[in-house]
Amino acid sequence: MTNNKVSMAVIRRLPKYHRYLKEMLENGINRISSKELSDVIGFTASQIRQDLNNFGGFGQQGYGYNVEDLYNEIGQILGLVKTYNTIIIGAGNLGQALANYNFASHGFKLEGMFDINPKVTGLRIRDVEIKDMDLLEEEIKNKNIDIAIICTSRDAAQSVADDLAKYGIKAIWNFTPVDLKINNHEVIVENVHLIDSLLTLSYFLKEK
Amino acid sequence: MTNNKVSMAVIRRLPKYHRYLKEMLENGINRISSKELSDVIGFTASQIRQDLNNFGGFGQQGYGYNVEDLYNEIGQILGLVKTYNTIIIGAGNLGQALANYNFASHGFKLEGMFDINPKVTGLRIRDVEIKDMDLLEEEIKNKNIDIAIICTSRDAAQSVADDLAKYGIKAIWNFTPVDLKINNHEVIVENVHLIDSLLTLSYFLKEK
DNA sequence: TACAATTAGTTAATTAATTGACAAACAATT
DNA sequence: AATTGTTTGTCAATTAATTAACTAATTGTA
Repeated sequence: MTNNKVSMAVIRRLPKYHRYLKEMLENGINRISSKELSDVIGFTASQIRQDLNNFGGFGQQGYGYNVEDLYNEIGQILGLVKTYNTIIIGAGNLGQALANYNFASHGFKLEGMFDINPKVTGLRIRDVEIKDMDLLEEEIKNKNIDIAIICTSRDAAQSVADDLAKYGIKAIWNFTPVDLKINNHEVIVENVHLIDSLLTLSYFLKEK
Repeated sequence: MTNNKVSMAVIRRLPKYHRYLKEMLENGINRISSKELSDVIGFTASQIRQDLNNFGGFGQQGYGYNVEDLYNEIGQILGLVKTYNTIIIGAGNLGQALANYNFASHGFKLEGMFDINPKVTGLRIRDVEIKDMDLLEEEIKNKNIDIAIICTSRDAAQSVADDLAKYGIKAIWNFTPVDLKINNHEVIVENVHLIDSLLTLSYFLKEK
């Protein structure tokens, strides 16, 4: 099924398929052809078929794809089959905003928040207490944390990431404006650069 | 200088160049070769030279690039030459977090926040009052707003975007989990899908 | 049941993106 | 001043990604 090497371009399109299929499912659409999907999602029908066939033949000639089945298949491919335990490091504005975001509905459970600032430690966000960083190692191990969401200051980020890797975290979702580098290539790092996105927008704004 | 058609792949790398060059500038590095830049930024030297030559010959054989000049050139290309006026629509957790983010330092000035919820209207975030949506049209026109940052609920997003386009906004930075579609192709739309990023991370987590 | 229409999966063709190679320009050194 | 080493800009080669074309399976209909 999952064959050798799927390109990054394909992988980054999968969440979009997942999103659109979920919407269709909610709207009671239970069958879709690559052509119809193309019309709403904006990729060519050919690309959609190519993308999906990286993972298996989920469709049926003359029929198309069953929306629910395809949604579940892609969910499986994306690893949305278990609940992942997450923590947030840095409970400032962004950290708190992300704590309030409903990632839980996608299977990402917030198990803890950490900060060095005594002004926020002890506070609770959605039933999760903000704890001191001293407790980080212990909690990662005890609560079997998979993903750490880094919302610290730029300066603290790399050092926090190094610690997290040492404590055995499996993945890091980084919101600070640095590209975190982890020597241990078992640790997955996903950098979200909001500024990069804004500057891209700015580029096109200038072009007009 | 700016020639015909620069590919999206190149454009999306520009902010990263900008980020790294800024860091070098702060560290007192005033000269860099494509090879050295390659080592820190992770693109090949050849790609760096190709990318930059889409916009002009900023380097010098035998020398490399002057960091400050290149930083400024890329800033110019990205449109970071004027201050853009921005507003945030939807003053929930994410909206408030973004209001506290220092985009201002990059030339994006927050000129207003809007919400329909009377529990938040009237509050002030960093000297910016959260106003009722009724005032949206007037403020966009009076304050010459360039960019609207949408942080509403998913359901409100498209309708808000349609209004914004009608009121003459130039660009939309969208944080809701839908792909906003604006008929007027003069309006630039940049969708930030946090969930897509998280699901990509989840994909790689599962692969291990 | 036969037949026309639909549509996935797959291979081939095309286009786009990246990498490699090299001449020309300049810097640094002796 | 001459020479060696460095490094860009650019063109060519290669690799990757996308699109098109086609076959075979299935649906829907007469």
